[in-house]
Amino acid sequence: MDIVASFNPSQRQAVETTEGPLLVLAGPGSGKTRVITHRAAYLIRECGINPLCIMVVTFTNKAAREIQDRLGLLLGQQEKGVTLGTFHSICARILRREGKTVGLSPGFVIYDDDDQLSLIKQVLRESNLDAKKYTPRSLLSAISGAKNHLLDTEAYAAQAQSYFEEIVQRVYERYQQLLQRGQAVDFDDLLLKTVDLFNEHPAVLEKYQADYHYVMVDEFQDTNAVQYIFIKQLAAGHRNICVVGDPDQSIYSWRFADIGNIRSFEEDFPGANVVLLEQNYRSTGNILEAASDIIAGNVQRKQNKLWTENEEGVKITVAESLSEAEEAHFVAEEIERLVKEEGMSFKDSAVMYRVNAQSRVPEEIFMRYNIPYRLIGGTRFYHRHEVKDVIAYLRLIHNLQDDLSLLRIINVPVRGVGQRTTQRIQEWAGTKKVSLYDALKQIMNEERSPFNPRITRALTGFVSLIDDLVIESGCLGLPGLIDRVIEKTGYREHLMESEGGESRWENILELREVAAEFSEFEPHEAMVSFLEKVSLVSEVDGLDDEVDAATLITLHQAKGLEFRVVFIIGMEEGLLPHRRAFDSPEEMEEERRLCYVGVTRAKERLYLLRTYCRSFFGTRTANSPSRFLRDISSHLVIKEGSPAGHLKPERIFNSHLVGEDFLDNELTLKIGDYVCHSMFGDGVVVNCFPVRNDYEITVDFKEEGVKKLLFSLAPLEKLEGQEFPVSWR
DNA sequence: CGAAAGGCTCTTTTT
DNA sequence: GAGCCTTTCG
Repeated sequence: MDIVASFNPSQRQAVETTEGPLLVLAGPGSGKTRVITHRAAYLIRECGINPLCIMVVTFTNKAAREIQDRLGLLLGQQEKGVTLGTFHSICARILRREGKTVGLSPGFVIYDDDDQLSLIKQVLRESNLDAKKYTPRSLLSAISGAKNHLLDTEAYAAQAQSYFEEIVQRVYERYQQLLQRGQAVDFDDLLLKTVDLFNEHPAVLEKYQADYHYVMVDEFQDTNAVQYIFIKQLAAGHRNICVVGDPDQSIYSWRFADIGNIRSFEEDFPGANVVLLEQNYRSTGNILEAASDIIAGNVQRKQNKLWTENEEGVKITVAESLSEAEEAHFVAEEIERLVKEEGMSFKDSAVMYRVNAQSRVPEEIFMRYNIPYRLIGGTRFYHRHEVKDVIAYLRLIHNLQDDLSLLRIINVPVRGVGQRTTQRIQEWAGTKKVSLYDALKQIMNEERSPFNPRITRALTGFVSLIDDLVIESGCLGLPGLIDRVIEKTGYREHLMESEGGESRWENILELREVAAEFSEFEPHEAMVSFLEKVSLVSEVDGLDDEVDAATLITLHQAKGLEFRVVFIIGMEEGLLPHRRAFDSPEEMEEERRLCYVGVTRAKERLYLLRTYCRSFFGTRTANSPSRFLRDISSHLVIKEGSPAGHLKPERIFNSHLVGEDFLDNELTLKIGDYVCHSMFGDGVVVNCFPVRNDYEITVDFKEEGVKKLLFSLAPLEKLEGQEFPVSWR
């Protein structure tokens, strides 16, 4: 098979330019993954390069697996040995092997986001800092920022100026201490420590430079400073570095990704070849044109011209509704129709949104319609409370110094060790500078326990429980060990007593299934690999294309995916673009890119939905349509107002989500009515809420904006016979 | 010590 | 409206 057959000239150039630095600017749907895969295959097949010498860095494990699968199809068994993975997994692999040289135990554990936050909270408690004033989230973000700019605690201290930065510095120092004590690293450390390792030990770096003669990076627009340095280090000698990206799809600046890396690439690698992939094979002409309209609103960008030979396709539907429930009804009705009338499958459709919280309403409605769906994100499996509990047991068994895990489970299930007790143990451990586990052991060995007999018994029991499990872990496989943990702690009974115990127990069984995949390793190895896996998997990784179900997914997670039908819900000011971006032009451009990413996921059909009002925090607020809707040329769009007879009324009224908004006869107004106010002019009713013997009416006025009025007092006149206003602003 | 109730903030986005 | 934290009571 000819590897470059059926490629267009640019794609071909990207594949065949094997030597020297190469920058591929690839628009959405331009065959980016295909180019990467075929380039690797070309290196192996046509240039006779040993697969072991090739490294491909991707953004998600799913992308890595996809490339691996395709490579397998292309080359058969030959591809074995290409190093494929995310920055994080590749660095973890390097550190497992080389970490000793920088004082890192090979069995280190990786703390995920939740663990990081708990650690920060612990530091705050210890140092009597107010978690309200300095939120763990903001501190973590500051620390992560420091790490992503290669500032260790000392370097950070040297440049800290504001009071906040001084606080960060203090927390940062203690945070690192605790990580080290627990033989743990966080996500950022994986990269930072690898880069440090390469800096401090040139011989090690040289080894890897020699090993990896060809390096490719996917989603280059979303790399941050450390990641970029990492690949520059690897490529410094041979300069065989190929990066593929699209500045218009850069949506991770909040994770310190820097589009500037694309510009820097041409400076850092003078003479780099640049290939533009501008032909789109994915979307219809209309979808692509709408996408171009949207992204054209960004000033900070190089103009490029995407084009396609695909048909124009059907027009884009912009649908407006009165509530998020109705919005979801619209989506459900439409998916049903597509399946019944257009021969689509459920899995052809995806619903995309800005924030995870938006998934709840469509979920509920889909259940009522019996539309199978899979939810990506939300509370992620490995972040579930019960799953983390079991993982904490495993981590503690694996490493008795892991204070964070010990704290998590010392009283789970409840064994009479309360807050006060743990605090005293922590103080004791703090003064003796030992881990909590060691502290416990020592306290138990003292003549007279400082705790009362009941607590002492509980603590002794806990210590011997862990000791026993440690011994058993030496000979039991992971599933067996998990069984023993559950058995000895009575965790199952504990779960069953809690709400939703049944399904939570099933999560444990699922975790056990995953653990069983490591059965061929020897116990220690299995433990390390398993713990690494649970820290580094992401939600899209498990996305199974075989299941026939509609997908609910955030716009961020949708990057890199494609669907025949895409619904983007919540196209409203404040949501998309998110209100946080309002006062920052840079962030606003990122919102626009995010919207662009969503739109360009669609192959055949695109629906953009917005509602007049939506519950934010229990309170309903009216929103105006997203500015991005306005940017789409009107000839590409068909507008639909969903209340205009599209929905079966009984479905709306049966819905508790909507039902309570429509009130009884006393009230002569309902949501969606067109009204006239003697002072504020014309408007539309967006909410009615009963208060005492009256109703609070929220009206979105054409001129005056949103106002809340009392029904009995407001000089409101209902405008009969008015149609539901499809385009308000 | 722990369960239960009340009060508080909170929403981006995730490897 | 929920999840998390704090307070309160048994």
